[in-house]
Amino acid sequence: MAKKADVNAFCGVAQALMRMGDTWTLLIVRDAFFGMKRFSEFEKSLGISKNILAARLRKLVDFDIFERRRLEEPGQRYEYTLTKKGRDLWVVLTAMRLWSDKWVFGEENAPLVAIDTATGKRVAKVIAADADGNPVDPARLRWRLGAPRANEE
Amino acid sequence: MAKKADVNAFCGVAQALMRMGDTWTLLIVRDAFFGMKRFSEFEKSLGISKNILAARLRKLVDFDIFERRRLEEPGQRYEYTLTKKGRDLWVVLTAMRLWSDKWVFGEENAPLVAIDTATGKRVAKVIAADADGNPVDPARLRWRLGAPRANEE
DNA sequence: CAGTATCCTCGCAGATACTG
DNA sequence: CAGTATCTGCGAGGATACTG
Repeated sequence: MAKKADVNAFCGVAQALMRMGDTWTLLIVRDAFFGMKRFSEFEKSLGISKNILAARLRKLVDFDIFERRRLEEPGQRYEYTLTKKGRDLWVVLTAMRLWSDKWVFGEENAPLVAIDTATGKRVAKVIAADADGNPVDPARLRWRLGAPRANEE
Repeated sequence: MAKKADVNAFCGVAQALMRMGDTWTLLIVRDAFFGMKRFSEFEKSLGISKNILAARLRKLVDFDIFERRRLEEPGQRYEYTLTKKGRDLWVVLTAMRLWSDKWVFGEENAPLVAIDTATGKRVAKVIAADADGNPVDPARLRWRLGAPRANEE
């Protein structure tokens, strides 16, 4: 793709792919939409090597899709959050997810995922417990299709 | 991604990426939306090697995104056309293009492309000539944003 | 024209060790 | 914790020659 950068210079699809068209980038962005912010969170969620993750995050910050902020904590603590430009990728992820819902899973079997709006974490059991087993008020649940995280068995 | 196929088995984004998350696949699909059908058309448009193109097309046919049909012509002539499943990728491409229009080009500078609805080919000059220099009835033009092809200078 | 067969290269990605 | 540094392999992708 690099060599053909010039000929694809005016193609929006090619331009988007040049920024996110590798194995990990869009999955990192997906996890960010799930509320992950820390290096170690992405690392654990995706099972990606540190060096690759570092390179992808650096690229995402360069592209102004992520923002890196130092935290007011002891030690080196950073967080990566989506910028407006990054949050606008929601439409791309959603388009992919809807396509898979229809053509990979089938509409009937499309995965259903519940997020606790207070913690931002996925609810492990549908009825009333969060990932730690603590009770969750069902009224606080927001429902969303698709995209479970990698480190959940 | 291959090793993590299991953990991402229920993520629509990951599933979509497993099918189209490489350098070329989505660009091939893009060209198909521009009316390209033949092996040689994709080859010339993208500047991709024959073996890679053959592998991608085979995969796309396996995934039921493309359909391969032998033509009633002398010699080995085939054409690859999008299936319903493939045409449904239009939304994904459009989401990417719109994102680039906004964040890469800027709304004001988003590329504008005209397609002759009769030939399916992009019009080289905006006023009244097709790629071969023949006059084109402006009434036959359909306008569309983005995605010029690679072999056009 | 539409591929297949081969060879080669480069960079992605994984694994591990080390650092502030 | 949040990386960097280093080594390694493997496969994507490129180039070329050949075939029905």
